[in-house]
Parts: sequence; C-alpha cells; structure tokens
Amino acid sequence: MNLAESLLQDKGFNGFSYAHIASELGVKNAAIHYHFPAKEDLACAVIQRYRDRFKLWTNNSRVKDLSPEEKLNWFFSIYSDFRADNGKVCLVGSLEAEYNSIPEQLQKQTEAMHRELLAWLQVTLKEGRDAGVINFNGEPANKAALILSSVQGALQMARALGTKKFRDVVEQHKLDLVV
Amino acid sequence: MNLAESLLQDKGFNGFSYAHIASELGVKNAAIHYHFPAKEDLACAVIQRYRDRFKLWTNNSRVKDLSPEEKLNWFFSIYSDFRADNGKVCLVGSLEAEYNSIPEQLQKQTEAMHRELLAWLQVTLKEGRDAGVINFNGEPANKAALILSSVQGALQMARALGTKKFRDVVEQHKLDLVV
DNA sequence: GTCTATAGGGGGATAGAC
DNA sequence: GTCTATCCCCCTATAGAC
Repeated sequence: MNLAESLLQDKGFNGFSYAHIASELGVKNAAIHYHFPAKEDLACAVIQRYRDRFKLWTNNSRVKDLSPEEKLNWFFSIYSDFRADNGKVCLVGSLEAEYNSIPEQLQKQTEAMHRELLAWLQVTLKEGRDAGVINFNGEPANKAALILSSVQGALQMARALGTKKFRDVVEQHKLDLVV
Repeated sequence: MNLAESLLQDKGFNGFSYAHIASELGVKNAAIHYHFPAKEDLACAVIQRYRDRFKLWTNNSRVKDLSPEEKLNWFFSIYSDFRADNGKVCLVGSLEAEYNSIPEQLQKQTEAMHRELLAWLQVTLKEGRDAGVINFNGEPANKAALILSSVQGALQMARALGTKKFRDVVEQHKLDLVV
C-alpha cells in the first residue's frame, strides 16, 4: 500500500501496474492479487487509509490545538513534502485528472476524500478569520476551494516549471491572507 | 487533432488511443499513423496548435484592446467553457498530472505552453494593478501562478464535486482581486 | 492516403501446484 | 500466501497491398 500510494502520486492510477509493485517488493504479481483482487480494491484501500490518516491527524491534539495560522502552515507543509518527495502530486489531483477513466468505487472514494479535506480547511479558515488572525473576503467554503485547488494545481505545475513555482504560490497565499 | 485535443482533456495522454480516434472518424488506426507516426507526434502537434491559437487570440485586437478586467473575464471564460464541455480539464493540468509518464518532447511542449499562459496572465495582472482597477499584494508573477494553478486544479475538482465548485473558485478570485 | 494483417509488448486477472 | 503458467485484451507501431 505504501508503494501503491507512492505510485499513484507519481504516475497516476492508469500509469502504474501490479508488476511495478511486485518487482519492487521482490514478489510476483499474483501475490498482490491475493490481497487485492482488483486494482480498484488496492487503490480504494490506499485512499481509505489516507482518509483515516487525515482524520486522525486533524483530530489529534498535536494539530487540533495549533493556532489557525499554524494549522494552515501544517497544511501547506504536507504538500511541500509531496513536492520534495520526487515531485509527487496530491492523490486528489492525480485521481481527478484521470477521473473519467477510473473505476466507479474509486471515483466515490476520491470525492469523499476531497470533501473531507475541504471541510477541514473551511473550518480552519473560518476559525482564523473569527479570531482576527487571517483575512479574506467572502465565504470560507469558497476560499477553501480556491486554496486547495491551487495547491493541487501548483504541485502539477512544479513538475514542468520547478519547485520554486510551488513555493511562490504558497507564499502568495500567505500574502493574500494577511490581515 | 480536434478529437485528440478533446481526448487529451477528457482522458489524458495515457488514457486515449489511436483506436478511439480512428473509430470516431470511421477510419483505421494505420491511417492516423500515416499522418502522425508516433502518438507523441500527435500530442505535440495538438499542443503546438493550442500555443499558436493562444498567441493569436492574445495578440488579436479583440482581446488585446480589452480592459484588464475584461481580459481576466475572457481568461476565466476559457476554463468555464472547458468545464461546460463534458467536464474537460485544461491541457496543462492533464499533461502535468501524468508528466512522469509522457514522452520527453511532450514534456517540453507542455512546459512551453504553461510558461506562455503564465506570462500573459502576469502582464495582464500588472497592467490592471498599474491602472488601479484590480488589487493584490506581491509580485504579479506569483499571483499569476496562484490563479492559473487554482483554475487548473478547480477544473479537476469540479469532476468530483460538481460545476458549482468551479464557479465558486472563479468568483472567489474576483472577490480577492477587488480594489 | 487508406486498407488488411500482424508483430510485439504490457497489463489485469485467474487456475492450480506447493 | 506465494509460486508458475497462462489467458485474454488493449495498445503502439509497422509491412505491404491497393
């Protein structure tokens, strides 16, 4: 599942195969089919694990007790880490780019994951604005969608234009949120 | 090339085949190989055409003579049209999502296209701020990267979460740019 | 320029031995 | 649980007839 997650972020659902994972693990692909009968099952398990992990993190006191600004910095740092790790993109971006050619259950998992990320970001933005430490116009939900879509796109952009472009986007977001 | 462009936006480079185009045109795939020996040649030609088209549009008096705000609206409307057209995403987003598994020449075309889009947006933002009709902090280049990456991500997001989310992001951008 | 035919490879998935 | 072996499909690409 670690390898599958990594390959999803690197090559996308249609870009990796059981053979990639098998050779890396030193087993045969039939062994993987024993645990995950279909490729869809493997990908769905990866997404479900990611969703559980994000829920755990955000409910965890280590993140939950941070200030709104620190929470945002933590959020951005997740994506910076993706970028630093051989130019990976977020699972959401990878899966939605090929949304029209992935299995139905995987589409549903993708949607659920995306909604959960947005919901957390929206609440965090509202919390920060209510506390007077960050600033933006309009609905927290819309600003959350803007920021998440931008980070998602910026990870892809950085593949063609370099890591600096990704950092520039994050810095611009922080500038835009200044009180 | 029209079909190839459409399929690139719909399924990505690895998600479409000569057979898709051939059956749609009522010919055999060998006929396509006559015009575009390799799949890479076809995709590169599509990108080159798109670059030429964008250059033509932005140098054309119909766009060139618009006000900065109208130029931005025109820019956003391109992506709204993609969204309305069966949930297509932009070529940049599609190709960069699978950047690590596309041919080298196609990577280069993608990078060039992305730089040209960014350059135009950057100049337009600067023009608008200098004229006092739009407002943002920091460098025009960084704001341009933020907006383009966001629209790119928002088209993907809309596939899972619906068209309204895309419109919300565009409206939020306009709100963020208010003087 | 398009056709038929086919080479040659990869990928998803299963059967059955161990 | 993992192995070998294999099936079947789709894909890119080419050869040679028309």
